[in-house]
Amino acid sequence: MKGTKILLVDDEPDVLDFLSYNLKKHGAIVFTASDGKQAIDVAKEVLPDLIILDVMMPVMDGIEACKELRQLPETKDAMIIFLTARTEDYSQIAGLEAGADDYISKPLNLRVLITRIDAMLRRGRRAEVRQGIVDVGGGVKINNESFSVTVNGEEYTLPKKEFELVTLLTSKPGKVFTREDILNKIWGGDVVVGDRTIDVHIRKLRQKLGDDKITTLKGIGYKFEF
Amino acid sequence: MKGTKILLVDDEPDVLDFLSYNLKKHGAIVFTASDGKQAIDVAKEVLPDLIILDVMMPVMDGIEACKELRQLPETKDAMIIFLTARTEDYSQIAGLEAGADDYISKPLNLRVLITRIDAMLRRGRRAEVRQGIVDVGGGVKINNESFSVTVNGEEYTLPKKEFELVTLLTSKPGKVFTREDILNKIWGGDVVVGDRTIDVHIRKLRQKLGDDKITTLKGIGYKFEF
DNA sequence: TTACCATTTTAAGTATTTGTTAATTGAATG
DNA sequence: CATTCAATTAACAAATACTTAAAATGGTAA
Repeated sequence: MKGTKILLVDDEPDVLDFLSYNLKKHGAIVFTASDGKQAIDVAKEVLPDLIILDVMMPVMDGIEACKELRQLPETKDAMIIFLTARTEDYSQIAGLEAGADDYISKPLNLRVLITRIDAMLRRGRRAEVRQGIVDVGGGVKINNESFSVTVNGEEYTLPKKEFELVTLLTSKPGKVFTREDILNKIWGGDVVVGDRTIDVHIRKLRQKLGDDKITTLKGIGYKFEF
Repeated sequence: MKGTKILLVDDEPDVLDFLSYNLKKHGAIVFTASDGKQAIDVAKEVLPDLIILDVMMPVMDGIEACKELRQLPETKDAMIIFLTARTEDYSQIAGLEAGADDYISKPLNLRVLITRIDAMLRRGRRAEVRQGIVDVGGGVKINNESFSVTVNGEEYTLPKKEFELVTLLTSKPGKVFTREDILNKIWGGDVVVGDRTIDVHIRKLRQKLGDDKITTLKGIGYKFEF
């Protein structure tokens, strides 16, 4: 972490100060910005190795900024970490789609943050990202480029919602996602759809993945397992 | 291309005039020089976005000039395109090694040149250099010099947009390009065109390539496959 | 210039796929 | 064994893409 240039972007001065202080203590060279537009300007100037972006910001939010940063030749190779409030879970997906390399949820745990940054710098960019073909185990592979899953050699191209669902469930094998989780992350907090909708999509997935891959926890939710 | 500063470097006044006239017509601000030494002087002065360099020139040839331009802080970020005679193939390799971003062979095809410049300015440096005839699989060959595709022996000369689209889609067979991707890469982030425009171009391509080559993923985008 | 032609974009109606709901059946839990 | 929740199916609704034609656009030649 010594000598690494880090650009911090957040609209809350407290967060900025806190992180700035601590990252400097670990040897980083820290720059700051308080919204997306500023971030881009600063980034073009200092060419940071790593950019830590808050998702919720005025003027230009983190997602937009990230997309733009990925376009610019000066900054497209920088690593980008998103800061997301735990409630706005959906943004994780949007964030990764926008080209982020990792995301960390608030409230911030400093040790976790430092560890993640270290790991990232060590392993190089995109170590954590699910990009291209990801083997999620159980003979199931997910291909983010072609929006398809491969189960024991059989490839299925999935419709959007099904793909989002399988991506979510396999993002943490073994973890149980409640129906509420699923609604929040895939449909977004404000869209209202009936509970049966989830069942139906689960069913369609099971038809393709096989009945044994997704298990139901009655009254709780679903999990992907193998 | 509007407002882009382009520095043309060639020892033949005819070529200079011809290009100068046409690039200006497309909204570029054009500067000229007739050898490498001059080119460097002018470049330091005007800080061009793009430099078009003839390889064969008196006093200082294009390769030398390019190397030098890449050293200078004022010009190292400019994009550089080489003009090479078709026979002097070696220069392509030498040129790219010297730090050029693309090369175009003489005799010049204006449409090709303009398109390559547009693409380069849009996508930023290091547009993939796909030169000559590329076999992208599935019985489809793409010819970058003549803007044509060959499908099972049948050759079609494509209009610009169609050509750009097929080039994009075939640049990664199997990968899905979202509509947003396509708009960004082909039209550029700021141009606003309706979604149907993409459909129509896709359709025209399908009429030529065959219906099975490009597949639609509803709600997501398109991919080239075979 | 002016008229013409090729290309690109928009528009409108149709077709298809995907997503959702509702009604019923089935399974698990206490 | 009754109650609750999930699974299933098919029918319906909504979203999205396809097709065709016609209107802009822009370049080229008389």
